[in-house]
Amino acid sequence: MNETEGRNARVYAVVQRIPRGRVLTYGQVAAAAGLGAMARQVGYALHALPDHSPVPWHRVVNARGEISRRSVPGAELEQRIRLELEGVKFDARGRVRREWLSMEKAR
DNA sequence: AGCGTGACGCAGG
DNA sequence: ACCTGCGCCACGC
Repeated sequence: MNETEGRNARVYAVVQRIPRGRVLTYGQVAAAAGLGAMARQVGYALHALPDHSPVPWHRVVNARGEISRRSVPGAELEQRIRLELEGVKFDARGRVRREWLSMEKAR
């Protein structure tokens, strides 16, 4: 178990406890996982997830509330669909409403 | 070992 | 609210 694996494990642990229908930003996950301001590492950790992982990776978006561009085209669409199935609403410009950006139930 | 790249974020303008 | 530059740092070549 090297440093990177341990860090990734902490990221997954945080993402695992994001409630259904709610969303966190990469930065919020980084802070909650004890990574300080290393939001970028959260992206790497999620990128490293295998297919069919139980980790709800789709509940993580960027600081502007939008789904980040992927190297694999189409992956963004899957994330959008998963979120909408959980009741998360997007505005006309593809950004999730602020009230979903938190672990809290209400705003 | 060096260098470009990227599921990011923030401060400035 | 948008655009740009810069800091961050693991990975792959």
